[in-house]
Amino acid sequence: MNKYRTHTCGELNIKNNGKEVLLSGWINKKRDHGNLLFLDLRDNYGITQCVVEKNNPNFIEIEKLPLETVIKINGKVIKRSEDTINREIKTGEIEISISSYEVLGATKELPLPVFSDQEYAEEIRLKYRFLDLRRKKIHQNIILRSEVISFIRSEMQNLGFHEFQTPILTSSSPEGARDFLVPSRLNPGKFYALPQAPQQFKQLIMVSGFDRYFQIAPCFRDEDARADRSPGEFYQLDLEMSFVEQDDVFEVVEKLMTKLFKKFSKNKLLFEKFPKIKFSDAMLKYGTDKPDLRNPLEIYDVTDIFKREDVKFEIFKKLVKTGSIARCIVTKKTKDKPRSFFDGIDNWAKGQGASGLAYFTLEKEDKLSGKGPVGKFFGVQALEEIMKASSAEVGDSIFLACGKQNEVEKILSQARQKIAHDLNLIDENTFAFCWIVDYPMFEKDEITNKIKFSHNPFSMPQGDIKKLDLSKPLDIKAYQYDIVCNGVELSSGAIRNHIPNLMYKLFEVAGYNKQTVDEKFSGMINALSYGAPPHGGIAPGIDRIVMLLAGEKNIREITLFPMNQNAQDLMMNAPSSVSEEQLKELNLILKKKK
RNA sequence: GGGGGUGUAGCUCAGUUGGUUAGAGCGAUCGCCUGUCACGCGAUAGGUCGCGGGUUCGAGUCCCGUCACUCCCGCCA
Repeated sequence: MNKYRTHTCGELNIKNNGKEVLLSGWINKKRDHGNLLFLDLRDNYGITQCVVEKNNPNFIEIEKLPLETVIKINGKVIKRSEDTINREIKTGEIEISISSYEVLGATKELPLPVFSDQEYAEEIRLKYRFLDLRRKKIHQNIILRSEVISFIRSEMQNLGFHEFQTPILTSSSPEGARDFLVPSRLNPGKFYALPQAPQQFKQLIMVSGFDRYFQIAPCFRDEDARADRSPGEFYQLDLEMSFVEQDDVFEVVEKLMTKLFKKFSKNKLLFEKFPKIKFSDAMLKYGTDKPDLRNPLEIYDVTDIFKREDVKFEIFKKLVKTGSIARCIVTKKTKDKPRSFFDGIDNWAKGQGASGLAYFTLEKEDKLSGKGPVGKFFGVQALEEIMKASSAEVGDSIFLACGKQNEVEKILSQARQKIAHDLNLIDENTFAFCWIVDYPMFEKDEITNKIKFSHNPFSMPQGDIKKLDLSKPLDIKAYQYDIVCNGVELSSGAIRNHIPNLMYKLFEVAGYNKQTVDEKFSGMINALSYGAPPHGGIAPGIDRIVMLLAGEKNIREITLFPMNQNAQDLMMNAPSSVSEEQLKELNLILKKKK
């Protein structure tokens, strides 16, 4: 028999009535009546109420045990009377009458209470993460994460994928995020980099003939944190497949995601077959390449309206003349909304750093008119044109933004979410997946004006690769795609370019000569020269998937031991200083702080 | 690198126009209480008001600087 327990704290019920049992766990809560003491014992599996009476020789001692002490109790399962049953917990029909106890782990005074649903400052939660993790909600989030990962592993295996590990110490790559560097002792002055993703390795696995690979892969990027982005490290479901086209990758991922989200969430899936939206359409209709499709609002281009004679909105007209664009969001049947609703959105936009959102409502008494601050600037025919361009009807309202394309896209994409939220248009109990496809291969760097890869330099360009017109690089589309759910970008993926000559050409457009490519991507480019299969893949972010399933908005709520915003582990004291000895061994000298 | 928010007891927070000895709940300690499940009641301890400077007869409160945490922008192929 186990020395510590015969049962867990979550399993005893009426069927065990009268049984002598051993339970071990934490003291979750005490209710002391002086001559009668209730004690809730908690472990990973649940809570069991234990009871001691004054006549027990241990009564005074048990009464004094602080919360969160780990104890073992010996006692008898007793059926509770009908009026004292607790329906909230699994073990609520019984309680344990304690006959003896033993302290297994004493506790100091707690820096934060475990028994509480209150919110606590991150700093204290992260420093005492082991206490924080005992709390119900986060404890369950972490278990959910574990189960999600197990499920993914078994499903991927069912789909014919093999899991492989790839190196953690690898080489620095010139594109992309900042690398974490690790100095090499055996090669003084040289550094390893932690992988930003196993991108090159997974392609090498395909060249090695393994056909279908996946990995729950740790990825390291030295970039600043956000609520939905851990500093430093995160996990991807990295996968790659040989002899496939874009749709083959989509099929695998859709199968996996629908099964996963149905299993771990009660929320409905809005689409079983995920819609495919062209990047350019997404930017026009939603102002972003990660649209929340639960949101019914769309954006319409109305630039041409401001070239009309019967439009007197001079600020916009002037901007349009100098190359700005004008776009709008239409809200249905909002003519009776109070002024505060409209001004609230205008003020919110100003708070976002935009020049605000102009608005008016379409009304018709004798004739069509625009009601609201800028409504008077539009003639009847202009209003009709706006209605045509934006599918608006009488009673709807128009929110307008004008400026440079990327500024308008940005503010309207945010406004789209803000307005939908204010009007309560988003069903929180659904998941809306979609694919964003047809990304451009290159884009212009706004500061340097140089052509650069817009996403992954290893992506395959679309069209006939023999007739590819490299003189117009901005027109080239790639077999590059994103999967998005509820406005959260889960992943990017691509069909890869497995043809070395084509890759050299594309890199040249982005300003890398052959020699640089050979040097920086030697492993890859060399491998592709020895018979590489066409291949492609994707890498959905595990953390964000679990966030969506857990309904959390902060990635730390689904991460066991996260770092804070400054990439410090407050519990382990990382990063930390190292000894002179260690530095010497690594051939490193630290610059003195000024 | 930039912008916003927060910082008062172990924890969560209140603290008015600058004005006596800075408060509450939870937790801790002590006492009372035999059916609670956020048990109840009473008492006690617990404070460099993030830190530094300034204005003032007087600063938790106003001003300047600084630090920490957090959210956002930049960044994240």
